Amino acid sequence: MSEAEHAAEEGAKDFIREVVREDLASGETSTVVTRFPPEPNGYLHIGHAKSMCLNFGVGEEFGGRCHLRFDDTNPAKEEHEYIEAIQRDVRWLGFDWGEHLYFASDHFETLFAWAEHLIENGHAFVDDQTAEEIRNTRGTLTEPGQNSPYRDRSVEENLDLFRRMRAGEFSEGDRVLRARVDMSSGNINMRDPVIYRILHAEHPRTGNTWCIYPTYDFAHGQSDAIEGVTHSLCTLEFADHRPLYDWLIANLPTPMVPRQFEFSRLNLTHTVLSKRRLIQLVEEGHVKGWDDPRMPTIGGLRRRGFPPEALRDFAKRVGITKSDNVIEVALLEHCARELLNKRALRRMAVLKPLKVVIENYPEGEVEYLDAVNNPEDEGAGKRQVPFSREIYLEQGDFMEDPPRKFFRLAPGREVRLRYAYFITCTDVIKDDAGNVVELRCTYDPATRGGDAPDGRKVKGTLHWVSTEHAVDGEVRLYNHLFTEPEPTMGDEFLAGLNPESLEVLNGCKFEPALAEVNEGDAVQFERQGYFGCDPDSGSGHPVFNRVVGLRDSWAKIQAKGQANK
RNA sequence: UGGGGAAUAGUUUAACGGUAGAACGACGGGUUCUGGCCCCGUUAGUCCAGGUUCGAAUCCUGGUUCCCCAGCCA
Repeated sequence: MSEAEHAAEEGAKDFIREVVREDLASGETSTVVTRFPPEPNGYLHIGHAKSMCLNFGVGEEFGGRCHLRFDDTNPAKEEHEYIEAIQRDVRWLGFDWGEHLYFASDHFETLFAWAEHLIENGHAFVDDQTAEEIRNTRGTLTEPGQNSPYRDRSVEENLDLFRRMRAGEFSEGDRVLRARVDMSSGNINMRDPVIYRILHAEHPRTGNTWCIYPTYDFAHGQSDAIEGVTHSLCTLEFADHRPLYDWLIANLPTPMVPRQFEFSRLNLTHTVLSKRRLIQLVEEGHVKGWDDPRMPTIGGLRRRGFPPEALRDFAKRVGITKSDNVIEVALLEHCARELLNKRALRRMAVLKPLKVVIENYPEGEVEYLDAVNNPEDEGAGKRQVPFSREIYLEQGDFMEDPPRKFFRLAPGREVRLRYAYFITCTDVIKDDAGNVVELRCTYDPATRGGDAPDGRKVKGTLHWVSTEHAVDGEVRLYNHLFTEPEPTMGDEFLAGLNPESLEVLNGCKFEPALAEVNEGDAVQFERQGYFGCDPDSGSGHPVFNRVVGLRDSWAKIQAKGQANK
């Protein structure tokens, strides 16, 4: 079975793949070519991940290809730094454009010739009006626009003026090239749209070769045609541009006819995805940068510890339609948990340590106890964890006066130390302020490994770290960037920032094996969540980011208790 | 009385004239050396009104609501 046939039988079934399948079957096209077209003026975010999964996914599933093309038509806003960062992000997500890396700027010469072609056929004219005059004569949503007084210039004059625009004879804003379509169209994009403007700016790739640049409308579809893109997939807000896209292609000597299809963009709860607002968060210092783990950017998610596979799974589950949507972040979190449950090695880490002395355990003795690396994956093997007389437990795992349903440690109560022994709390030591600062316990030597030969059961199993063997480090806990599921639009959206989106914990105690975690590999801190190693880690001082917590039914019980009070 | 797009459980999404199904979430239970994972169950939906049809989420007519568009941004 060919790849195309395979996709036809088992592939995802959104309306775009349906179109592709039909086009292949009908002979409309013999091979499918898509493209992912970022503008190099910002970083990629999870919404782009949806687009990449669609474009690269379709290319691959139907035995075609997907290009990476930078829409670099506005030198005033674009920077080289973004070109590098975007390529890194696309690769990290797992996509490969092969030889097919393009820039709209690669096509500038052809675009210029095509603009002349339009002029020669009476389909474009040089307009001397100012930007304001053009705006004032564009009409409104309900009223038609008025023709420019320069609309009927001769071909010769237009050609001459356009070439002089290129030659740099004019200042920015003096003149533009406009397509000559229909000033009375209900679709504002058809009201003689500007297709070339003068910009005396240095372009990241073409330098000072050009001082006129095509607009999106005169670059995107044209680049598609030059590169042989068959299915140009974009978001819904471009649907209004499709008539112009088609009109330009129809009036240009293109080697083929690409077609545009639109799908709805991704929205996520508890965050923002508009480029403008993301920039604001970074520039005003509400987050620490584009790769702050609270950011929905690809870089942020990567640093947070999300595996690329989880993002791709998320994109698959979200689907492709034309309806507006807001996806709950809970789905993203689920994708990370599901993947990491299968893959992440289990480790013990005490985030908020409470010292515990096991009084009947021999002083100076150290035992190495077997611990399973991943109960979901036998192949992950085992490790040995050092145990000794003094250990750390999680502060939250002890309560002096526990409520019902609290199954952890309390005075006189016996619990299991995971992979170690049963211990019983015999004494509580407090400071002058009444805070619990240390526990005294006894252990049952017969329960070595974690099981009682007499068959007695305990209700709780706690993680722990041996004091003397503990590696000290930092843990960063993340919560939703915005408190409300749907932050308000407008500039006041900053008021919705969650003041508790980041909690930094110092003096965390890690089991020795955690000193060897590689950046990018997420581990599970038993009973707590999945954590990724942050690049801020120094030798002997690991820093971990919480990707997502484990589902926590105890927290739910507690929350309910609070609500009932 | 501008143009374009969309409406199915709380959230996403399937069903292409023939039993409205899934995932996430929520809730309850089982299991458990992670209050995790896993398993079982409960909850809950076709925007409205007509029409066509043996039969409508799907086709037709008329409404309603929401989103996008008036950059020399993409």
